[in-house]
Amino acid sequence: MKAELSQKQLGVLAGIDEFSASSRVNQYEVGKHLPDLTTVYKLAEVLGVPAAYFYADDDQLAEIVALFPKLTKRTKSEIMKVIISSFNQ
Amino acid sequence: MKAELSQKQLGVLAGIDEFSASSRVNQYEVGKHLPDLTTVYKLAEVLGVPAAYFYADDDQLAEIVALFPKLTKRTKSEIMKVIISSFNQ
DNA sequence: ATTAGATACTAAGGATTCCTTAGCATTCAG
DNA sequence: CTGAATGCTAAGGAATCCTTAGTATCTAAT
Repeated sequence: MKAELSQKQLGVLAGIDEFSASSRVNQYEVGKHLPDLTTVYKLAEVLGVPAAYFYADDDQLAEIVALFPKLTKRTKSEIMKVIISSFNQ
Repeated sequence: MKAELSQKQLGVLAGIDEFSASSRVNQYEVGKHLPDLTTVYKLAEVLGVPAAYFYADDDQLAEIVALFPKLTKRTKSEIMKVIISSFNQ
């Protein structure tokens, strides 16, 4: 079971033309260029994380953001409850 | 107590030259242009939210991200615990 | 060992987007 | 009424990205 994705494959899945996908995704990964917003959202969708994940520098926040889509409504509500009650102390 | 911030003031606080701050921030607010990454992080800092907040489309996620910097370590840990245990069910 | 294909990566310039400047309209305090 | 502040926009120069072409490395199959 191979779960790896080449740079080109990732780009193509995100809707980038197959002839520039490899180059562009590589330029993003090595930090040469930044993707436009539309591409950011598509890459996030392919990778199964919210786009916000790419901008979450704090490790703990990044983890929460990454896992968020996999949480049930119940768990999300529970998190909100934890936050709210922490302010009411 | 006036807590409002003009577009120009916001830009200047984010380090934009005073002569272009008004125009640039307005262009960002009306969606004409997008700020570069550096400016995104500076604007986030001025507004007191993580940069990820700007990319959190889901309302509940956006709220969690926005409040995150105001949480205590204890509350952050509690959130992680809620998430982890939801996966162990 | 050699080949063919996939992969990671890069330079360069055309294409695109942003930033700066100049300016207009409106509001509001003095 | 006036001057300053604010929100907003057009246009072009400035900056960044996207596309193309290409190199180098690795691996699997011959």
